[in-house]
Amino acid sequence: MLDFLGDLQRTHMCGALRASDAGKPAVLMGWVNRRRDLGNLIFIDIRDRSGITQVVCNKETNAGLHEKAGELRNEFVIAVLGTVKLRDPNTVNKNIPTGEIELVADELRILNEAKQPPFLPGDSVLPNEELRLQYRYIDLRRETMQRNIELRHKVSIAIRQYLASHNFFEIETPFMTRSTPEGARDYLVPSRVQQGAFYALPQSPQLFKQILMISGFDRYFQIVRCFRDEDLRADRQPEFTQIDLEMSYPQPERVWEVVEGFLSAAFKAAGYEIKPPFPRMSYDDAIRLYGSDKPDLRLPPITDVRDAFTGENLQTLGVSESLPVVAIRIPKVGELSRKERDDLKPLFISKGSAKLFEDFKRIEKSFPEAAAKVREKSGAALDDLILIVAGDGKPGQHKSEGGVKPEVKQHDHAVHTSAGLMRVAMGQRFAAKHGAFAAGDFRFLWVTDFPMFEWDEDGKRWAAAHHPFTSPHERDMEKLQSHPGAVRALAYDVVLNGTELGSGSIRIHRQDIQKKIFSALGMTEAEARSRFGFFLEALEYGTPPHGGIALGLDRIVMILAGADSLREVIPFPKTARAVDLMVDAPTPVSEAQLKELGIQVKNGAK
RNA sequence: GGGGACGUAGUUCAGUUGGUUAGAACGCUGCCCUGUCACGGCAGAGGCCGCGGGUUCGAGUCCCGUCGUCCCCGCCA
Repeated sequence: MLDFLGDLQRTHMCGALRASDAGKPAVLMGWVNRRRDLGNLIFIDIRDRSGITQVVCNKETNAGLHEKAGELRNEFVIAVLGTVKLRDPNTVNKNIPTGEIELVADELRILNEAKQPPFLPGDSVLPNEELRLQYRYIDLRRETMQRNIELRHKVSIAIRQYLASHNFFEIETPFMTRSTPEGARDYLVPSRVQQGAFYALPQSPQLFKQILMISGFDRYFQIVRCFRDEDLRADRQPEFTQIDLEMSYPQPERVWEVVEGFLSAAFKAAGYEIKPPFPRMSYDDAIRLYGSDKPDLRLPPITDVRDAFTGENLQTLGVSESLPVVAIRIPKVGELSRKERDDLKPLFISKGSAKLFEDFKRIEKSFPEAAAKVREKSGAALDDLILIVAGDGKPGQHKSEGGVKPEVKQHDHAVHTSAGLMRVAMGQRFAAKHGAFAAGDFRFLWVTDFPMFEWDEDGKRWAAAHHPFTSPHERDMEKLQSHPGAVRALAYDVVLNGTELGSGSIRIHRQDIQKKIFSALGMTEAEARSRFGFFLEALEYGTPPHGGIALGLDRIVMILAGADSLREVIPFPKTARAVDLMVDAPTPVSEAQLKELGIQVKNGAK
């Protein structure tokens, strides 16, 4: 028999009562987290988002209540009216904040019952993720998820407050907008009123925020959902939240100061202190030293050890003499068994023709002098793990590794980026040993001076590395035609512990330069007009210099929560196939709906 | 699009060289229990071994396919 809530009001949250409340009456409402039935004495742990309080029902003092308590099952929703009582010293529970007291129940109302859930929020072992996502509402009751979502809230509030207090206006931009292909695939929304035409969901509010600068709002921000129809990863969801901002008249440093400011505020809200300014590193150095454009500074850099080897050494090893030879060093890993070394091989992902030597001992045996130099150059201690990555020695193999055109191939990306991936994989593999991945160790970094263009091997053309509205360096303007690959962009990424948090740039505000970029990208004026005409026209009406950045809120919270997937900090995420298992989306729609939209589906859904 | 891992009671897992009746823990149901807090004790229910095909006298176990989840590459201006 269920009870009504009636006029009953909650007096405290379930995690609120303390010893100082002893003697007071209290009304708690929440879920039955656990029931311990000792016969004539029943304990109920009542739970809400704030915590747990123990409720006592004694048959001797209140038989009717005791009988009702016997009917309770896990996840029933109840209200308990009672008196806060100090526990006997020997029955205090030191594991919970409310452990010094308990609520002696006078009245119990069962507000709702619950079917036996597929798993209990209080369980210590997690069910598999498929089940968690299908029953997300139960999964979200778990303490960890409650904390993650609370953390997300605190972080986003802190950022909003910081930006608002620094004269940024929060301004909304449309979700139903125009498809401007290039870049990620768009999610499309069919128009009923204009059959055959589609809106696109924004991959970012890029052009709108630039137009807001043209419109004179000076400083804009938005914590905004963005959509990209691309394959998922642990750190990539098809819809995700960005902290998007744009400002007028900035140098890159002005944007960085703002970001450092709101990140400090966000981390403070999460209980961490970080110290701006963040270090800065050019893209070239990032590739050279870390084999990545998002270096994880918690591990030592890779070292070019080409000079340690003679040409003969390299020939014997079957590696190229003209490509770099680099050493990866992971501290304190110690001696590896044969099997452990063999297990490393599959972790190596070769970009282009890079080759891994996971057995440094063998190199030490064959070439003791070279090996000694490698140790010296890389600063390796005896218990450090050393792996060597070099380019394959087969002739004619390394013309344009990784799709990088020869003229920008200053760093022989294949070897460096392969080594960079392996370095990170090793860091994760041996995290327990090297101890460099401690919680609360936050290494921020600005990566700057990205190349303006990347060679697109498939399209046989230059493509914008960032986006086509990014301003080139002022000093590189004249290379736009002659050496596109050598043009640096006024673009920057903010990186934390090997994760790209955000990406931004100073934009092009002059129409003449914008035209040159489109032409360098091989786009005719007509093409540019048809895609971005509205924007190019806006540029002509007095556009101030401007620039900005966008940071992934989900990723920030993920790192702060110590989670290894965005799904842990997004309440209702999608699976790797972009499915929402709880609501079961996407689904086919009715013939009638399709007809109204003037759409025919070729391969009818299952 | 490609590579890899996983799929067995409600849940988390075990299941030997293919062998007769598929186990454990937690959860669930019933009974007992007045200081538990991962309460305890006794009894019990609960299985399309993801799905389809094949090999075999015999398949949870071997093979092929398929579906689902996860990780990675490609992709993600």
